[in-house]
Amino acid sequence: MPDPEVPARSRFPPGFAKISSAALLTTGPLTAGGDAVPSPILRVPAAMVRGPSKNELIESESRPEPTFVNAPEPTKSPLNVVLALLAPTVIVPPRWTSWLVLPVSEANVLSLASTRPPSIRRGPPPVPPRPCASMRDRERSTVALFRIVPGTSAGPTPPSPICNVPALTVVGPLQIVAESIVSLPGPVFTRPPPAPVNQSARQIKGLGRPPCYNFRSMESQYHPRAIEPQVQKRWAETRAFVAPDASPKPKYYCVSMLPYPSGKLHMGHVRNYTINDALYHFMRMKGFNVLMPMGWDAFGLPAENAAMANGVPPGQWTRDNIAYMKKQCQAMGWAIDWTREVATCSPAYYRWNQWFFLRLWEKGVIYKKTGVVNWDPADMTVLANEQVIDGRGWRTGAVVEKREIPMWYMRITQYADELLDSLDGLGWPEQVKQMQRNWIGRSEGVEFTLPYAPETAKRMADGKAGLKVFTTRADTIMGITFAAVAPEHPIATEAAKDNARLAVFIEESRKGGVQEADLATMEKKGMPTGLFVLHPFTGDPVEVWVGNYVLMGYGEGAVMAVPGHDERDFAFAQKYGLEIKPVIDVGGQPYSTGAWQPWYEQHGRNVNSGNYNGLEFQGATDAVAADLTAKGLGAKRIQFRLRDWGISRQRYWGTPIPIVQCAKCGDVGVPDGELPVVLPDNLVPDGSGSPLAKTPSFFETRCPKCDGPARRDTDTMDTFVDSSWYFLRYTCPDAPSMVDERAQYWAPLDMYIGGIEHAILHLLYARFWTKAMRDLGLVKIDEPFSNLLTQGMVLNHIFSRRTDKGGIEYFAPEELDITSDEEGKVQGATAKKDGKPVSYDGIGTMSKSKRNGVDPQDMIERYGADTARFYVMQASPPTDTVLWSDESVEGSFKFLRRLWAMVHDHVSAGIVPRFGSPSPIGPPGSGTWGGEGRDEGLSKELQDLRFKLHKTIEKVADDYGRRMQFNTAIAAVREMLNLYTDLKDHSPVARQVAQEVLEDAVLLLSPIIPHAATALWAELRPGTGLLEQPWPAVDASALVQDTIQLVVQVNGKLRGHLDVPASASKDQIEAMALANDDVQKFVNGQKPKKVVVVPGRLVNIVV
RNA sequence: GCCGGGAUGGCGAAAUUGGUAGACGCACGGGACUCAAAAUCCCGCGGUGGCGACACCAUGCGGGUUCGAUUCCCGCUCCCGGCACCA
Repeated sequence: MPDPEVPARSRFPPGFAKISSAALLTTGPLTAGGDAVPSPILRVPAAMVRGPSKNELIESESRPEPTFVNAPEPTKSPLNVVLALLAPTVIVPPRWTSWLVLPVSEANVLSLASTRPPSIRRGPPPVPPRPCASMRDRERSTVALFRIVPGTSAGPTPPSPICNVPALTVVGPLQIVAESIVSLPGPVFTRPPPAPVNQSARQIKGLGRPPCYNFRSMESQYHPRAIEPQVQKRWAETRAFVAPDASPKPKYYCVSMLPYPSGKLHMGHVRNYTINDALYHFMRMKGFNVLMPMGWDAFGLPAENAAMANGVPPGQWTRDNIAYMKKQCQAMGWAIDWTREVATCSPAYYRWNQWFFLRLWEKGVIYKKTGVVNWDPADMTVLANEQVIDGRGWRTGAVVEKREIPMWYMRITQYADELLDSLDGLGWPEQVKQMQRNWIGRSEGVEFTLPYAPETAKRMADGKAGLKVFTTRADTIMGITFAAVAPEHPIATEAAKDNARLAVFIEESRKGGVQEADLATMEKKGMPTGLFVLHPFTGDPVEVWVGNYVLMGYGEGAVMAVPGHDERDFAFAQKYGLEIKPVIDVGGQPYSTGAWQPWYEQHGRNVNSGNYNGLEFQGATDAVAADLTAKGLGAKRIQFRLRDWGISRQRYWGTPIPIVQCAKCGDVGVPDGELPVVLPDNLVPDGSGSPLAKTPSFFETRCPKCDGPARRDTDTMDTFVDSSWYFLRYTCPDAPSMVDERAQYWAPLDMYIGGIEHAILHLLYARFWTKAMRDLGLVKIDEPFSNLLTQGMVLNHIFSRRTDKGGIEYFAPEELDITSDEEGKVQGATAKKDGKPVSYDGIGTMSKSKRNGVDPQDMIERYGADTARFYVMQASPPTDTVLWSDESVEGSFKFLRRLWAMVHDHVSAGIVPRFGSPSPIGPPGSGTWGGEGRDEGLSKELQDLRFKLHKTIEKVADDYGRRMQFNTAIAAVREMLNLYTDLKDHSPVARQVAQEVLEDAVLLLSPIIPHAATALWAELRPGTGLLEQPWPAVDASALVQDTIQLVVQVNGKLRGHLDVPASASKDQIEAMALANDDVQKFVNGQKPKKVVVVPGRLVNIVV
């Protein structure tokens, strides 16, 4: 009891004011005058932070040193003190001196906490506080005082243990100095009286603190920093997520697209792997043997770029990144089976790329031909499309050229039909299947030859009869007025020999990169060659043009042009004054050669087409094809848009192609026994061509066939090769073959999760690769991914600036001062480093190269992994594209804290058997666990709560398992818990329902917040483990309803509600609706024209 | 340019098969508690009009189908993803 005689101020240094609630805790020894010892463990509830008021400080720099009653020697104190500020918004301005006042018990356990000490109160003496139970019999309180020494410089991260604590804003570095241990008469702080049993949970919550603390059974506050490492340690010790390769349970194999180890995780990863993790836990609870592995897509361009920038070899950079990101993954608590980790840059992995390459080469599925690449003439090197900005090299600013070089190709087109057909059976999003269909682009058309005119034939002398073209509009063949060829086409080359202007044009056309988007949007230019081919039917001469938009290597590098019915040909013909000849009549719609109209392209009836007049599309096409065949000039053909997959890269950081080039024997495969061809991992590229080609120790070798001197292929494989089968290697990462029987157990994937940006290339290559493996007898599956979830992109703002050279430099948002208009739209920015303006490039995917990724580390450190996981899952559905924002993270943390408090409140009063269905797992010897009560006899309130609970269990299961929409699952649980906290009933049976509600709520949320759920479950069901729990069962008896509410509309507008018996017939409902007052007001005596009754939903009365 | 997707309060979003538009949150405003704050709790929160009961308007824009449209159809605008060497 405080001594009323002692003035409040006498106990504390004068001018103390509360800064914030905080907690203090300890493990290490307290040393006076030194920093408090950092500790990750927090076990104490909110205490006080006290300090002089701001005003006083301004008035007076120096304060009198406090004096204390019975202050012992601090150095002799046996106390272990750890300090942690918990309140999210403690602000300690520079130049303040603040104090932490901590009550401590003699037993070396910090106890107690709480509200305001009576001593600080002004005015009349306070009502004597009730002492805390644990201190009631003590006459004196021991208090530890810590002084927070203010710093002088401002900065967000103080060099003190406090920086490890969530959401502490400290202005200026902090130093914590243990000041004194004092003994005060009576309890220093009080706690509120225990809540009466009939008080609602929300009211209890309203007091801002649990009614009683019992540190031995449960912490009163949510401390993710303490819980998460403990839980993770436990998982690691018990190998909780290591999946057996055989099990009586059905298998469930779920994989996320493996990350590129760019340095740090970003929010897209957090989203991706948290979705996967939630699914992991859900399916495990549903009784499956679940496997969730992880690996690293460790080859690729960024490692080379980093090497160039920092001089660190790609291998080292990559391994360092992997180590860091793996730690982050572990801190996120994802249920990854790390025993199966695969890094694609390890020889043990990529040797199978090489081995498989050789098998496909033997089968003719891999072949060599020339391909077009971006060439930087300044660096004399091949550029990736990403490295070409506006037609120039990103480092040199030099205008990029197209160049043809020999490359290895995979004959994916051989599988085109199967890749198209087997899409139908896949459990993939329809949009992705559609994109793949369009990409494969099967089209039926006619391939034919436009014979060379006699003059041209003489000049060409290439042994060919003419110009081969393909068309899907053979019906318009009579509308051909010219032909166009690529600049590299032999006809163009021939014509340029005596045409200087044409030669210049062809040279000009080489400029610029090879990206389709650029080619499709550039200005279409052309030039006549003066050479002619003949129309296959009329024999009329048709002039051959060179078009910069026609690409060699796509088809035959030549197209027929029908400007009358093709928009691009029309525009080209108009530009160069070429003839436009309409030959199709679309339902009599007008035709004018002056302006393009959309219907010119539609199918219709042939006119102006000689023999084909009057025929419709199909008939005309058939007739044209038949006539061409008769003349030996062509035939119908199926054409695919899909092109063979070029896998050669003139880069260093990739799988070496296992080929030796021998002057005598040509290309020779490296014998299996010599695999892998190991990539030297200590080279540093300089941007001028592949380092491998400059490293004789790598490329100098002997021919395996003739043993003569030979040179290795210094190209490496496309990284899509690595990612085409890694998911099979996970199943058997140590197998002495490419895959073994374990792959047969796990494959195919039951769920594959990754970004929508991979909808076409990666997914198509992996499908192709799987089929190729199947055809070599390595796997038995036709398709790798039975189900697919395509995650939406996480976007962020992009800022860039041109470098002096003409290259491009990207800026991370935190490196900039950004200006926005009133609506919050970004207007511009300046770089912090030099104050110069930076241009805003809009919004785009988070990526390393654009430097706009957001590292989750800060969020994990402030709030813990569960909050980060919860936040990304509750914000939006997985498939939605999201613009990054962390505005409402705080709200997610608060929810977890609230959930913690709810369970704490309940557990503090003692756990009870849950209501309803018997617990499948109970603590040892608890026969009564589970109760046998049913809904009979429950109050309306409890019935409603149980109805809601069991509806929620159903909904959440549906959301997790079928819809994969986690935000609505979380919302449903929150709704249910809101109902729970409003509960007025606190009878014993209500406590049983509460037990049921809290247990199930923890189970429902456990896939998303597994750490917190583990800790909460341990409180609710001591002695049992969360991971062993099955998904909660739905109690059908809780879902029985006798009345249902219908919506009543008049003329489609909501006019009222109607409670009807669940068994009511349509007629009864109609009669009740018509009798309804709200309805009568609007029906206004008119006779209803029609009454629509939708059972279980609504009644609509039409008047 | 072509292919796929998206647009709903100040913000993230919900409405699952054409059936109550805005669940659940964030932010904000008001209140309780406090000397004061933090934390916590309670109330309010699309717009317009009205003291109010309530009425009307409202899901990017313009049309249409329907008893009823965020949802289906037609035509646009803007944004995002992919376009074969970023991964």
